[in-house]
Amino acid sequence: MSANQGERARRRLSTGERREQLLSVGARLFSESPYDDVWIERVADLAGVSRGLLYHYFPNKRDFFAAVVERESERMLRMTAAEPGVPVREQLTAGLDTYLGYVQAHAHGFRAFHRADAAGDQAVRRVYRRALAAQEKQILAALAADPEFGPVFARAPHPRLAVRGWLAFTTAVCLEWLRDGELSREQVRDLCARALLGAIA
Amino acid sequence: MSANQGERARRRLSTGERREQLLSVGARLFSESPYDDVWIERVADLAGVSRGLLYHYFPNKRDFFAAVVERESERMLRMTAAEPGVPVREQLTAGLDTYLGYVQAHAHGFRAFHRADAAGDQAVRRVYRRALAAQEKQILAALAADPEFGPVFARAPHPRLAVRGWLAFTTAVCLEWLRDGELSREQVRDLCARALLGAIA
DNA sequence: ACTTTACTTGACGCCGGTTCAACAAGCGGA
DNA sequence: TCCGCTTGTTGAACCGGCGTCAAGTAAAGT
Repeated sequence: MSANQGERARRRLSTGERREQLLSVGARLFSESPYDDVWIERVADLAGVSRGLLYHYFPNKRDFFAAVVERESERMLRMTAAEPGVPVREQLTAGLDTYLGYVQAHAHGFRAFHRADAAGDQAVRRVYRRALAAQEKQILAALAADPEFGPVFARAPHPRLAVRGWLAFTTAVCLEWLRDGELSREQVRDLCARALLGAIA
Repeated sequence: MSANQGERARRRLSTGERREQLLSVGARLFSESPYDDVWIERVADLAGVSRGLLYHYFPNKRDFFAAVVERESERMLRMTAAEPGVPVREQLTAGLDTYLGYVQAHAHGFRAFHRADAAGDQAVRRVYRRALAAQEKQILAALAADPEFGPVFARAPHPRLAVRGWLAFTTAVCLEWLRDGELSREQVRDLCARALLGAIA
């Protein structure tokens, strides 16, 4: 009766592999449906595994979701690390290209990650906010270090807020971009780049 | 034992009043906690009412949440209706002032409303997206009708996306603004205004 | 007083999250 | 080859909030 991977024989995986597999399935499901439309049973089923095993790896559903979010935030930060020293105007284009590459390559994880914003409890939100803060910090540092934008930026009344807003802008645009792939990556990139330059001008 | 309004004598309200009160309590709770940390029992308790009565007014928890979101979206659209004919630069400042006034006056509802973005099921999201689309349309129309921005705007490759992104920007900034009231309304207003002008430039 | 109807009560089924004791697959040693 | 240990894994029972319902109570209108 179960739709578990077409009844393929159950393999016994190492802890690391199994954990990774469960998180991967979770990312897919959480990207498609809101938090409480995702049944723990279905996660286990798609992984070809029993419900109980999921609770062996994760204490409860909340923490499972938090782990999915955390894994994705780590991947994102790893794939989009900034390269210091390059002028912002160039770094921005290159950085956005990298970022959009990540978004396309890991659309499931990206969507699941941003579901934590409004759907998560305290613990999940903490993970989410930490990742956003890291991105924020990275961008703020790059802007402050730039010869062109550094001085302008120092005078701004609330640079952190501007960057936070811009991250929301970029996220919203990317989610829409994934939804209907009408736009090219370059268009999205340029739109986001202009938005940042505008917000801090 | 129950914390219902300090045991005050139970009043008998008209259907309209009671419905309004329940939605108001719902907005407060949904603004503080994620969807499934809000117990229907607690909503009823805070309203000084039995659980059964809530199910008399709303078919289930999902629809109750949807009603909270819808009520808030109506309020928002009503309070921020655009006045046509005024140049965008002035209309933007005035409109943002109105909007920020709404956000401050109805912080609970505002937060609860935006929880629908990632926490809602299909029905809730439909309500949410409809409200966003209405705002979007309003802004697009104002921009297109403006002598200064109309022509620039007509040439933009994806004006809808820019506006959607800007709405996300504004929302994020407002949520942060509510969280720690460090900034003045004018600062928030000007930041958002600059962001829009930048995004469509 | 009589009617209307907002509202209460309490018991019940359902269903998904959560727990836990037992099972079995791999592996090393004899 | 058998044994025994470790540990990935299972299945079923339990818990608790959602949602239902029928019968009753009391506050407002007339």
